[in-house]
Amino acid sequence: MPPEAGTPFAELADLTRRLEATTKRLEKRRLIAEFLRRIPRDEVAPAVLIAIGRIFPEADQKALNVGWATLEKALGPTRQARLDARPLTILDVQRAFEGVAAASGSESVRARLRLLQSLLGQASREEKEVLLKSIFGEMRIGVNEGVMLEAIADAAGVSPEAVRTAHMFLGDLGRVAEVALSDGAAGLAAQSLRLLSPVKPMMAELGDDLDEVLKEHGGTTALEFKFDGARIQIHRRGDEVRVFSRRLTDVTESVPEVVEFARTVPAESFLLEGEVVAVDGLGRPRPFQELMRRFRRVHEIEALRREIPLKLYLFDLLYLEGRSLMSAPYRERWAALERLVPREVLAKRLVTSSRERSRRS
DNA sequence: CGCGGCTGCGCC
DNA sequence: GTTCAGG
DNA sequence: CCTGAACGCGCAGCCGCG
Repeated sequence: MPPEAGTPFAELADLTRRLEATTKRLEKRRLIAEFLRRIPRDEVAPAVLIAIGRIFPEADQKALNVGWATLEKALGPTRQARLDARPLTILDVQRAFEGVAAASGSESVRARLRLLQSLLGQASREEKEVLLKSIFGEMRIGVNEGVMLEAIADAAGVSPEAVRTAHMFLGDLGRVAEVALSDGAAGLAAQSLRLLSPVKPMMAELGDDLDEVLKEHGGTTALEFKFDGARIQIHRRGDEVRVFSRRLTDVTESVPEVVEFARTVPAESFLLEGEVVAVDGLGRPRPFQELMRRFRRVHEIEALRREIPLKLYLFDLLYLEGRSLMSAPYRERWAALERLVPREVLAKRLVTSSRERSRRS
């Protein structure tokens, strides 16, 4: 028997074609689950990511730095079909992407181009199409995190809930799939909050009116102002502080005042959630785009810090001194937060029951 | 060597 | 983040 | 009822030109 060369990328391409061909959710799940079960374990993660149009996991700060213009050049004047008889494999593709992402500094544009040309040069027409869609993050095959998550559960014979929870902590569906298939429910259950690594945030849901919300929450609910800012999570362990955006990007360097604040919090380790807002000299809120000028900045942070100060509002505490509060009731987390930080950083807030909707708490 | 342009990317 | 269409 | 898809703007970094 010849040495195992790995699953041809063409098979993954074929899977995406079949996923696109059906609109049935259950059918998609079945197709993906079968595929994941059948391929070698080390191909599971890249296959999952590529199928949902991601090159790298969300919690991974790597990026391809490739878009339309570069791809167009890489596709170039129709390159000749590959001479090599060996088919492109899933792992080949993963390695190529890693190489592209690793390119930086001068000549990096050319390096990326070369790698892409080589990759696309080895790809058949169908494979090219999948590669392009994956690079743009737009697979359009009706499979996104949701369906993939359920498919992973199917493949591993575990509950979608278990997969979802592990995903929250890992921020990497590929890795989640790997764990699920290798170690099943126990492996997933072993995943927990890792301080200094980003956690997938819980999202707010829209309600039509307050009465509906109250009903949903059993008569009492908590209200917060909604700021036109950016949601962040603040991790601290000892002297180390990391700040992540909603999409799990590390923005620590851009928000020194948040880091400074975190160091003043009287605890050794914690995970806070909040919103940063751009303000003017008088502390009045500025438009969102002003905030953006701060957010992705790497140079002259100190200068801009004076021009556009940030104001921090906290609304949740997920971890404190070695203990995860994620399964604790909101009421309890809020109480712990109130004890931990000064009142000024708490988003002014109304705890409301029934008709007392305008009374401040 | 500096500056403007192009390209990619991330937030609401 | 919000809205919309489609299953 | 749910999920997937669509929508725009400013900054950073490299490239290329003068």
